[in-house]
Amino acid sequence: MAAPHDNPHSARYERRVLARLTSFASLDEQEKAVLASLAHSPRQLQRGERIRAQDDAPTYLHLLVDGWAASAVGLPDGSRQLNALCLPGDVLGLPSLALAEPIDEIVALSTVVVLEMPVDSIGRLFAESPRLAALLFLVSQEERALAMERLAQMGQASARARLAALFLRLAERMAQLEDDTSGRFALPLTQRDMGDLIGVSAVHLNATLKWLRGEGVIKLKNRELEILDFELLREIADLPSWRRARPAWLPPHGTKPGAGAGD
Amino acid sequence: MAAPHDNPHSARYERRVLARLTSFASLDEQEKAVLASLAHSPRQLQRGERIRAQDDAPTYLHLLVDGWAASAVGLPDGSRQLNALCLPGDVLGLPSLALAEPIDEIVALSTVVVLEMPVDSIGRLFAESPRLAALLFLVSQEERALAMERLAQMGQASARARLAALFLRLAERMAQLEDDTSGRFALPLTQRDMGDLIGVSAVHLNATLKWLRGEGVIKLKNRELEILDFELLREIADLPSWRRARPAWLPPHGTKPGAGAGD
DNA sequence: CGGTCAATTGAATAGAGTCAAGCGTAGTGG
DNA sequence: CCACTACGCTTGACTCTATTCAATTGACCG
Repeated sequence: MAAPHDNPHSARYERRVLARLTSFASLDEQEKAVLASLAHSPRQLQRGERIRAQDDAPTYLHLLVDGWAASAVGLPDGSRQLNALCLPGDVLGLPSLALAEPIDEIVALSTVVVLEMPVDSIGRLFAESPRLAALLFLVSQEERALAMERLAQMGQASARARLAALFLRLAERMAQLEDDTSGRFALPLTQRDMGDLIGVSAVHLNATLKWLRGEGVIKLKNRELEILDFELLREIADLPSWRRARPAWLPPHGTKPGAGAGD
Repeated sequence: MAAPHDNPHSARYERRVLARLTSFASLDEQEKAVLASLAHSPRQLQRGERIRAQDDAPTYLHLLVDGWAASAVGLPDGSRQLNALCLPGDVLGLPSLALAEPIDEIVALSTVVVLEMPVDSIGRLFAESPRLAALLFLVSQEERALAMERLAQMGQASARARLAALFLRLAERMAQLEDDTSGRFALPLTQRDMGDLIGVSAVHLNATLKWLRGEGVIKLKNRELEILDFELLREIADLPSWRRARPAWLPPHGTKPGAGAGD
């Protein structure tokens, strides 16, 4: 029922969006077609705009195609916590599927392009392609694992370690996304953004940044980050390594629901 | 009240384990049967034992049938962060499915009973019952949303608010689990455990607890917690309310695509 | 009855927050 | 082209929350 259709971002889409899923397992053409049929209506938003507000009913998911976004929990007093950075390829809004009102809002941190996905796409996905559904499940579990890691650091680690961890994971993610392991990339975040991400004030973030620069670990100028010493950064962040699974239990290509249990 | 230890296979299973899934949508008999076929081999473990260690390859999931457990990230220096409490009905080990080596370990906080689920049960679940798979997906998203909430609090809120939030969410969860809204329940956690949960030292947790007691919000004695003033507790925790979705997009009962819906 | 573990309290310290001011750069409009 | 403005970055001084270390008490167990 899904007619594959091109969209204006197809080359980028292939590389960025599919890369996220295919890091766990391969997709066949039909699966790519199903995926493409789920997302429509590209929208562009500017920094600071809300992709989904905290009080919107969760009727749409969003597929981030370009730019940076973040899931944020805003507090009455104006402070906010950025729960997770979202980079191209991420599906935005999944956790709120479980809730009647979303607990987070999704804000654009740079100019972004998103595609809209009605929530019932998810139902179709589970019904039409168990393998794709399982892959989406896995991506979501990976994000949950990342959140656990951040939570653990938030409770135990110093601001230095947390900032180092942010840069480290970001560099890993960018390496995958842009196929560039130089450790140099554009970082469209203000110091306030970074502070909100690791849970420190902008002032203290600045001090921490200064310290990292002084240690010769990073260079950050004009929104361009360069990691000078991965070794040392890893040591400061004190994180375990992070290797994606290649699960053997996924439903094979072309599986339709009922294939195993139909009687 | 402390539940007596009896053989945990049918009545308790029905009420506790299935309640988690059916809070989103109903299950039919066949779905219950599929679920029951996935979990085997009850094991009992004592407080402090690892249900799954941090370096075990993730070959099994575990279904918690009785007792309390927690997902923990241990640090070299002996400190640890408890990422999430696990109560009866929880499926343990999902986030690690995405990783080659788990980042967390799962420890028993009280005497627990778990069932083993080989990871390929998940594959079967997606292939045989899209509706069940979607429900598991939802439960997992709910846990992720909870983690986001905790992360936000960790970054922004005081120890008081975090402890209040812990008790509040716990009371809500226990109310669902034990069908008892009195706000009184057994709390098999040491102060160190609670500290690890909200990310403060045991010493400071004790002081915070003392403050909460002084305000007349809670009573805690002999591992038994009683919430005296829900109103005030909610105010201190400063959390948004938390209403589960009743999604309309779930694949209908039955394994064949397009099979009739109906509750 | 000592031995271990949990809870409790006190004192000194450090990490991070807030407030406040100064600086740099980019953008806007006369 | 310059003045004016806005925003983000940088720094210093003061405050306070939470940490660490240390010692004491209480509870349970063999």
